[in-house]
Amino acid sequence: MSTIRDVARAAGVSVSTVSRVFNQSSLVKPETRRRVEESARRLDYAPNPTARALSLNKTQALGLVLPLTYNEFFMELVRGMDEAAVSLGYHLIITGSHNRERDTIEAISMLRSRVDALLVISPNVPSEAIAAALPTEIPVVSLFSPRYHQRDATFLVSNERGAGLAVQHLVELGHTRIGFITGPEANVDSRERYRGYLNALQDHGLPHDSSLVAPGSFTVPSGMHAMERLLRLSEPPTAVFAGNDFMAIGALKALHRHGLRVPDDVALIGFDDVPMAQLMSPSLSTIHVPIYDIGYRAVYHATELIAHPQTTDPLSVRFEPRLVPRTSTLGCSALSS
Amino acid sequence: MSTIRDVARAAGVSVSTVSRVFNQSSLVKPETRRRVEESARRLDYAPNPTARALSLNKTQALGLVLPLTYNEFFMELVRGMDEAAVSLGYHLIITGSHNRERDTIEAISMLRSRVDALLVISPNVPSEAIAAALPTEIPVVSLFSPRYHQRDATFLVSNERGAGLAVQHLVELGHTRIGFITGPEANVDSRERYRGYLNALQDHGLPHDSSLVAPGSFTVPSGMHAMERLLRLSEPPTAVFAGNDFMAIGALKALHRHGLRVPDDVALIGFDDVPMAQLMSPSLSTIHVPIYDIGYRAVYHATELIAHPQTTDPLSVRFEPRLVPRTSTLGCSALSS
DNA sequence: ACACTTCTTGAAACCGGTTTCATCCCACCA
DNA sequence: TGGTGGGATGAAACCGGTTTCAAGAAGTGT
Repeated sequence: MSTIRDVARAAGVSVSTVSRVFNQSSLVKPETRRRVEESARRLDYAPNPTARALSLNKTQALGLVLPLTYNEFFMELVRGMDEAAVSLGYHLIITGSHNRERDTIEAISMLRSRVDALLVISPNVPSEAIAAALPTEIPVVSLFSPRYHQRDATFLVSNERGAGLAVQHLVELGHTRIGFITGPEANVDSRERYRGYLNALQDHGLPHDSSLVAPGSFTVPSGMHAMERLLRLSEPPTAVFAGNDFMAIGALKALHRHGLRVPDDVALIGFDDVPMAQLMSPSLSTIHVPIYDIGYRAVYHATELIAHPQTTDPLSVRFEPRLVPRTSTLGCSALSS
Repeated sequence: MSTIRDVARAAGVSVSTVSRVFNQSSLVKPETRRRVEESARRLDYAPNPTARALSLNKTQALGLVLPLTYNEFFMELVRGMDEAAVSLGYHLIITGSHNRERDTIEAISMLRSRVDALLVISPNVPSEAIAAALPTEIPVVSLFSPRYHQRDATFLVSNERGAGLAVQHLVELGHTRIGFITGPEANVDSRERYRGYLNALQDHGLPHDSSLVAPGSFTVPSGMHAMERLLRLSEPPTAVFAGNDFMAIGALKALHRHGLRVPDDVALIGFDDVPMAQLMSPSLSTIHVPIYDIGYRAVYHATELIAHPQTTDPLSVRFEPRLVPRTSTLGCSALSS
């Protein structure tokens, strides 16, 4: 690869001039600019990003630490992030924490000083060690993470509100015995959804029966087990609200296995609206979370923070979910696509 | 952040010595090493990766260009790649081509000279422009890509063989009218699977009825439409082999809508075994592709190529798929999990 | 014709590492 | 005791850009 000095020599100018041409910057005589551009083209020259990074102390890269599980959910997020990053001239360096503290910290320290900002998703690991590992010299944006890890900006979902919508939907359909499948105990979203469930029951004047709450862990099998458990009750719920779509899918599987019909015997609603939800049969009613948008906005804000280092208070944005009623609660009466 | 010179000054040695200490390299007197390490710790020093990259002309990063669609499939691939990359001390810089030539080329040129090797997935875009855009100064590993884009190494799936397994399975179940839903015309995997289908029919002495082949594009809706089309035939197939799982899922949806039972009325088999396949009801029979392993191996090989620049002929590895029979072909007789 | 801006350009320092090559020191051997 | 070889260290060049600062060129007004 040819360097800036090659171009300078070929064009008969100094490196400073070549640099100026490539940075649109200050005034270079049009004639000179033309000559430089011509030489650059002939030599197939492109500025070396590494050298540029060293000189400017800017890498034009964003680091992303996320659990590479829950495939669909995070892929959608990454799509949004990539779209934003590319359009803003940044790169995304991705590395997976396996929801383990050690891996998360290691990822952070490998990324730090290699990126201009860090995006961290650590929903299941509220840990002091992680909080301490977050760099201070670059902006940190956290998503779906405990208050503990929040730094310059945080992007969250209005989980309580979303849970309220889910319960309200079921109540409006006439259900009074509404079960709930929780996510992992440590997970912030999970806890908020649970609280939303409880509050909504109260708002609608329904009694809280703790036997209707079954523990899960945001995975398909856990949803299946939780549903099995609810079905063993002497008086099972007529509707179940699962803390996320994956568990709802597990629950669906359990209901099928027991020969129960959804929604006739048991109505079912999930949370997140992963692309898969509408592909199940019956298609899964759920609470839509704008995953793609959240990713996009998070990256956008990260680059804002890079350009204008945090002067004001930390930002915290909550995205509003919305109800997406489908067959798993409405039945086939609604002949949707 | 403190620099190598700060440490040198603090320890009363030269920068060369500090550099040596941090590169395990040549002999430094133990006493000196101790002093340097001590100072480094006190100053919270860590070598600057950018400076290191510039000096060594190695970034310790791998570039990945892939279409960020087909969520589940690629996420699984990325998981494997990340795992390998981290364990080998590399970073993964991901950027999405949207299956568009322009975006792919742009991604390649942004990544090039920022990474030590390139991993490219461009299944749908056999383009001369892309082939020309591939850098020559670093290793290029391609996955699921047309011969056209193949360079130092290629990782592929034995699609013909896989298709053969699918057809054989259906034949063994007694089917003779076996439909096929194709993927995008330009897609390599799609074409190979189609060829495998045709060959297998011939091998089993079945006639080829071109009306049983419906075009799709590897997406859920396209699978649905293709199935609708097959159902409009005067004599529809009794079994359908879809070119990938997503289209099989679409076909399943179409069959449900028509009130047809799977597999009693129509048996269905897909290809890829994305995690979702076993979650459908009925669970989807399919041809398993070791997606995670392919990602892992591809990255591993990329780092091998970095360490020992290509001396031998280009490598081409085909992964062998295997049949995963589930309910969508077997029915409930097999009470699988 | 002269002093004074305003443009344009280049030399050199700098970013933070690695590496070559020379030097110094010391032990070892004749 | 003096020469020699090897181990430990440092000075300086280098990687490929950006940027400061100063100087030269060109243009303006009187």
